[in-house]
Amino acid sequence: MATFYGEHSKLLVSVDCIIFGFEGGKLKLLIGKRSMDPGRGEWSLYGGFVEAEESLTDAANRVLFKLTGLKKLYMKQVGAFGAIDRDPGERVISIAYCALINVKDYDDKLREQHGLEWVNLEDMPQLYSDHNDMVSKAIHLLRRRINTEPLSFNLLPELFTLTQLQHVYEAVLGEEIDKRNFRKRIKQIDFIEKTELIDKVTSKRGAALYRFNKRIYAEDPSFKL
Amino acid sequence: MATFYGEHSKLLVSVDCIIFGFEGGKLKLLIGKRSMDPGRGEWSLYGGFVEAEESLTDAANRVLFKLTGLKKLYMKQVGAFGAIDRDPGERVISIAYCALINVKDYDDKLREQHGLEWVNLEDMPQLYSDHNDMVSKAIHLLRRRINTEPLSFNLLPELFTLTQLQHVYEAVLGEEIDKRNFRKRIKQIDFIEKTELIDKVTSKRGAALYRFNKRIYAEDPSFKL
DNA sequence: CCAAAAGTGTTCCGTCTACACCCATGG
DNA sequence: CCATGGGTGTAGACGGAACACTTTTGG
Repeated sequence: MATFYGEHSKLLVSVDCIIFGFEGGKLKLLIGKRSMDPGRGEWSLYGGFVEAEESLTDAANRVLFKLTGLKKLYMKQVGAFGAIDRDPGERVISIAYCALINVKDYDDKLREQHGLEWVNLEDMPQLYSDHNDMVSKAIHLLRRRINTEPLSFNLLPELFTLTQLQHVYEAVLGEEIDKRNFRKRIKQIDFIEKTELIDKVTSKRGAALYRFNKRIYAEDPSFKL
Repeated sequence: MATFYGEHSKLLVSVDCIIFGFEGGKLKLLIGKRSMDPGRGEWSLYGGFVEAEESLTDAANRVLFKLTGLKKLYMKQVGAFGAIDRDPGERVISIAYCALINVKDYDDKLREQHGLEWVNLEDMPQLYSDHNDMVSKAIHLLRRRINTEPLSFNLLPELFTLTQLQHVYEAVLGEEIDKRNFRKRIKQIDFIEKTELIDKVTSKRGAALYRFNKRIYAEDPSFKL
């Protein structure tokens, strides 16, 4: 490839992944302790460098696949972080990506293998470099968008109960929601589909299982919870 | 500086600036024709490369200052664009920044000097590389935020009439707004302050001039128009 | 005197909120 | 039989949308 812009600096570019899961009614984040210098032993998001022959999203997907074994997971760019000394090792521009996964789909061996932990968002420790900023920007993103984009389903199994869905909203928004009002609003949303199936795990009476219908959503992707 | 991460690719990183102005009731964008290869002569956003010793925001401010002569203008990151072949010249990661300026503050000589034009958003031509995507992402950002962040004042002189302010909202949102309802809502917002001054330029009767009061805003930065 | 923009309230309707009780079942 | 979570409706408050006429003054 020609070097049209040869006189300019080239910089290290990385992607950092903010991986949210949902379990026990809490939002959780997958983080690990850094295994290299500088910052060895500090809590950190998991990241990777962007190589010359891959796009930013490819790099983010590569890192996420390595960590979770999952392709095609829900992922959004959070933003670029570029302070000069943000990384104590070397000058690195980092693009933060946020992913939402269903903890049940996740192979726990991979977690151990990479030395990762699920931590409650409330108990977030101090993280390496500017990773706390990335996390807080990601949460703001989720809060702003959860009412107009179908984010929440990515944190749940394919079949879920309305109570589970409500708990996701409560965890993301950080506030309690009235059960009756919540269900009233859900009923108006066509792409949240009631199935004939009943979940008997979490309650004795049994709760109806629902499903996110992608096709119906695709026909009319506007909603407001 | 030590090279902790030496084995990884280094990439060109640029910032591209989406500069919005407001004039004649329309949102306008400042763009120019590329003066270098590849893409010489194509319409393009104005950008610059990020050098080793400057942060992303420093780079964006540097480019914006060069173009507008203005420091401290309103600027937001739109996002990072990183497809492999997004720039036909060479692999470049680009971070898009959106700036809002008051056209009256802007020195038109600088515009001519850089060969820039104000174009109506509605008549946007095809732009170089993925710059059209950047612009459309920036507009979505403005639309989402104009009701909860004090963006609009950046597009107006320090003193403005309510009709002008309404036109800004209409241009950004792309829809007409009822004058009485708009003014009712404005009255509830403490940091939009009526002055004693009267503008006689746009009307024979004269219109009251208003001002955005930063101090009052800082005390309570939550509002909803 | 008239064209042109500024300014001003009320009513209606739909949406959001608050709120409490019965149901089904496993243990 | 009782503890546990599932499921349901209504009334009142509030906020947003629709809507038309009077005022001022420069030309």
